[in-house]
Amino acid sequence: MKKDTQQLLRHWQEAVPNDRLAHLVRDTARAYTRALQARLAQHHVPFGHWAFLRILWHSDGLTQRELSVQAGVMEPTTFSAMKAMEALGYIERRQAPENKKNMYVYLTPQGRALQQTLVPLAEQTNQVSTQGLSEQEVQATRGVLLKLLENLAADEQSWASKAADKSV
Amino acid sequence: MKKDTQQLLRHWQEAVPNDRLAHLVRDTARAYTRALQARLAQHHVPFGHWAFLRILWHSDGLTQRELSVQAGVMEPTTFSAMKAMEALGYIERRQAPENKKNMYVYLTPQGRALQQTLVPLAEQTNQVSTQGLSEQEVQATRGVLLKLLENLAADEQSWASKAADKSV
DNA sequence: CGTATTTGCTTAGTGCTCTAAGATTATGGA
DNA sequence: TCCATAATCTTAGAGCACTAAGCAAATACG
Repeated sequence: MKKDTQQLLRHWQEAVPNDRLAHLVRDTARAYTRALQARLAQHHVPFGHWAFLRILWHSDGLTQRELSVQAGVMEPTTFSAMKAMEALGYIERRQAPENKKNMYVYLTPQGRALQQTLVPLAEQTNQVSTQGLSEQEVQATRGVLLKLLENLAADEQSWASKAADKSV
Repeated sequence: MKKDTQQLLRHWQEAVPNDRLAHLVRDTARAYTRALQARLAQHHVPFGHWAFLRILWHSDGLTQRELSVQAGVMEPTTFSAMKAMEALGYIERRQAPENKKNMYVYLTPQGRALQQTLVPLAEQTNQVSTQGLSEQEVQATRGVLLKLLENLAADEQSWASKAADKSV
């Protein structure tokens, strides 16, 4: 089964035409996801909760909207994750008296306690992935990825205006 | 709505701690997907078909298994895409007389004709994304991504053996 | 004020990916 | 040869992301 990943890898090493950066980025992202997912699964934490937990460990009491922005996902994604995490007892969702619209999300002690267990897993994943690479190479790559993200965000913006014209 | 991407971008530019390479790769992959998806949508081609079309343009008559490996996805993913693409008239699935197990996938003329329309969209996406980056930077990044993929594939292998031990 | 717009949460439905497990055909060894 | 194993396709079900659309609360403005 896992031979497939090896074959995929060989495919990349052999034939890398010019227009496949996007494809390579996507494959790498999937590999990262699988690596972390396997580790989180040992502690019965779904991968989809990871991103939100990390944000909440850093700053409690955000609204779902704020969580969505920081996680870089749409509200419904956040919403269903929050419902699941609430059911698991990792978070609580509370409304403040002065604003009945916003839902503020707070970690429970259990949710907070996961930090000790889970953060090392992520660090391990990142460390494994960068073996044999210099700090400088990684930094340079980070810069390029950021630039790609920047360009694509600008592109998305211009598409949004174009779509407004044609209403398609 | 699209302001969110801008906010996400700022978030990355501001605070980039050490352990977030995986996160950055994932965000970039999603941005790429969105960019290409928007373009393909103009021609009513689902993004999920893109990867398979590209493989088939290059080499027709593969089995679903071979398609899965080349696309880097599991068989069920390929299977449902093939069913959908067959319904759309982009491909045909045929069995060879000498092997009743394998399903060979062939492009229809319509499926092949999409190449002229769609390939430029991908090239445009990649070109947009790499604006302001030197060829050398992109090449270096490609090398690093490949190395990351390699490391993660190795990690996946060792996890597979570990899982075989504990049967969890 | 009071209405109109914006904001935020929620519901509903869809697409792409996965794992697990079934069914059928090929293959390889006793 | 014949049975056991492996390979391939298929089905079923779940997770995580999205869009579209509804509703309720907050804000802005005439």
